[in-house]
Amino acid sequence: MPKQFISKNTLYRLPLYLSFLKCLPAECDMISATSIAESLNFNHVQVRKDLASVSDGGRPRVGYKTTELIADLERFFLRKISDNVVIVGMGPLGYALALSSDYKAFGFNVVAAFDHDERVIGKRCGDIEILPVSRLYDFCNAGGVRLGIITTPQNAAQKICDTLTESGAIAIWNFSSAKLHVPEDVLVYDENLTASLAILAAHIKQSR
Amino acid sequence: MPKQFISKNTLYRLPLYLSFLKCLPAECDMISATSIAESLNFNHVQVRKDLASVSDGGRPRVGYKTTELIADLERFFLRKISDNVVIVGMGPLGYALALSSDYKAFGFNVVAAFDHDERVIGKRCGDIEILPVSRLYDFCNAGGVRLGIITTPQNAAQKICDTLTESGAIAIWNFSSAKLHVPEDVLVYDENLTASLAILAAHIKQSR
DNA sequence: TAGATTGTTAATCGATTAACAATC
DNA sequence: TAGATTGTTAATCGATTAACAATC
Repeated sequence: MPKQFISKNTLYRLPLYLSFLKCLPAECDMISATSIAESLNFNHVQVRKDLASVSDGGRPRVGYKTTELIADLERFFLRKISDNVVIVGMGPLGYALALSSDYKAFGFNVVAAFDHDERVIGKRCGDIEILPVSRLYDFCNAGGVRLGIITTPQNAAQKICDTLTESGAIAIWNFSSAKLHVPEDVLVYDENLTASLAILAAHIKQSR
Repeated sequence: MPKQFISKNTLYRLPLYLSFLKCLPAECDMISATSIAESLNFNHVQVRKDLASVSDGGRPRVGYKTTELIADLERFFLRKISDNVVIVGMGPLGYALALSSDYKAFGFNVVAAFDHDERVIGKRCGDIEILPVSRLYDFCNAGGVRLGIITTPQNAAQKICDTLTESGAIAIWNFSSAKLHVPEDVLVYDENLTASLAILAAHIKQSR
């Protein structure tokens, strides 16, 4: 079904189609690229190109079968087995992320959390245990952890990142404002909340 | 000091320069665009163009005075007075965001949180009180709230967003996975964590 | 002076959009 | 058949990068 190469911009839009389609009312059994484009404020040709990269279920005059398109998108993201995940930094944000129920839908399984604060080590957060950072390497190495979530302060992030990649992680979800340096095959996805606040501030400023 | 028009991509990079500069060791009193580019993995011409849009402190041979460049960047983001902020949706994520200390640096002041769950209404979160969503419009309208943070489920987000913009908000920080529709002068900054997970999943998949 | 850096003008690249032919 | 939709090929647009002149 899927096609050759997917550009970065397309890759970033695919999840938006998926979440849009998933919250469509049940009676929408067919959906056109045109109507998706309207709802998401995208160009309709762009939507068609994006969808063509993961699905060939589009039919002239009628569009896509909604369930089929959802299935095609999910197939694009899902692996055969789920991947283990750890969270490092158990402040309120790490805590919130540990309690999220979004992981399962994308084949992720949060298996442990880490912190260096004696007062939280040993406690539990939902189903998982909070372990000392000193055990991070061994745990990830033994447990085949593929994704590491970093919610530490900026100055601690690079070292944690190194430990994660050295122990086998190939993806990092970075909530610190540090610029992380990683081996070529590792993806760092930045969720830089401080930078977001700056952008929001700039908008408000120029709105007078 | 600043220049005419700033492109979206440039605007999104400016906060990254700021946080990079801010965590530089104190002995780095001068910094060149070339070295910033190397550290952040950007093209050096791009960095120079970006910085030129907020500062004219660059001097051939020596680069920028670090403190001056930081001040120029901060001047770009800061308003004369700070703006009021509310958070809607007091799950663990809303809670974490309410406790963050990042706001002040960008001239934001979190003044209240809202939820519809009777069990949390009336409680406090740090310095702020959790109020019922039914009071959202009146509170924001009277308090001149400019930024609204949405951490509700996807299906509740649009209605909350409408209430926020109708009561005077001109910026929305959206942590739900809903695509929000707003008046033209309102900025929605999406922090779509579900979409991020999907992108991370896709990377892991194609790494085999 | 030589060299490192700056900022600018021109070339390249890639992504978006427009035009169009094909299909049911 | 007419019309809505699809997917593709070509044109446009904007952003990145390369080349270069200016400066200390």
